[in-house]
Amino acid sequence: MIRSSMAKRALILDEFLPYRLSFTSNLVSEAVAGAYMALFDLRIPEWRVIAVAAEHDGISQQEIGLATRMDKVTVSRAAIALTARGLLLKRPHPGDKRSHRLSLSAAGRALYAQVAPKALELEERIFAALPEGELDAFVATLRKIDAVVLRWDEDALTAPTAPAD
Amino acid sequence: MIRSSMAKRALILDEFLPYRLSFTSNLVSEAVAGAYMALFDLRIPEWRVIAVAAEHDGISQQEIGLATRMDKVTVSRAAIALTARGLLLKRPHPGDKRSHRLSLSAAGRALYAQVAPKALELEERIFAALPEGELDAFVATLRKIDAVVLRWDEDALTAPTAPAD
DNA sequence: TCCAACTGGTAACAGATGAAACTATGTCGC
DNA sequence: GCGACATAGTTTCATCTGTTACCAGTTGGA
Repeated sequence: MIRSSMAKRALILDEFLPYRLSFTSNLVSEAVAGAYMALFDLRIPEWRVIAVAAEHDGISQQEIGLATRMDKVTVSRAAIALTARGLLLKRPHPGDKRSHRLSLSAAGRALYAQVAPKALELEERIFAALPEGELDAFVATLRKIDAVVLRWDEDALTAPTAPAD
Repeated sequence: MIRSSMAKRALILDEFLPYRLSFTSNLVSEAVAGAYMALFDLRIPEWRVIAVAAEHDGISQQEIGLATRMDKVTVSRAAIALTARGLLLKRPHPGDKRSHRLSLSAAGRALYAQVAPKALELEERIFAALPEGELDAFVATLRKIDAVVLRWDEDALTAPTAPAD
């Protein structure tokens, strides 16, 4: 099960995959977050809530949390900030008074109409250097990794490997 | 310059690359950080400092920061915590009294001897599902992305794209 | 040699984030 | 219907991370 080139490999941080992944993700996140903030005064969680609300009108906060894997607290704060800015509407959920149905206000839709193309442009600029096939393969790999790690969330992660000492 | 399949693509958060990258990175980081903490009581920055100190004996904190792109404050805190635990030694830097040369203590080396294989095992478990070639391609892509974004750090990121309004 | 600008490292502060506690509501079994 | 338990969302609190301010030490020029 251990592939030959990987067996007994020395640990070098620079070649350690979780590290490389975190490294790149941080770089990209900082760039993107900075742009959103500078251009639209939106934090990442707020931007995500807007995007999801635009895609699924009337979605609940819990559903946003599930979809984006953001903590419900994070979603709550983003939703509060956005409604305070008049970008998001919280309407009562028919049949459940604890919940609301979120949708973009006219101002929210207007903002989204500006943000979305800018986001795609940003993405394009970052990944334009990569041939298309490489990009697709990259995303496919990301999703495979997701699947592996998500499957662990049920198991205890550390249990099967007793501390070596 | 805009590749055909990407042009005019609608923005769907779930398919937005910076989002996917952040998503996967967070999953992996949480898994790895949880394991380090549970097994060795090490935070990610501490683990990185140990790894780099093991690779480059006598390295300075600034050099660690450069190598890992961690903030010098983060490195400082990790180094303080590790020396307090007797895992790391700060020895005077000959010729510069502000700086120190960091190296693992005997206890630090002993810990590292446990952590490193465990880290590789963890990596192996996460990425074992991927064929080897895919893995190599994945890392290569990560590094290309790094190069693109790092090149931006000199430029103003938002300047060339006037807000669309 | 002395002063100004700079650098390595630390401390103090501020913003972001997640866990846990809490409120209000909903659901289930009796 | 009512009491125990679950759930949506908010608030509170502890923690982590980065920006800024700071101190000790260094460098370079007048």
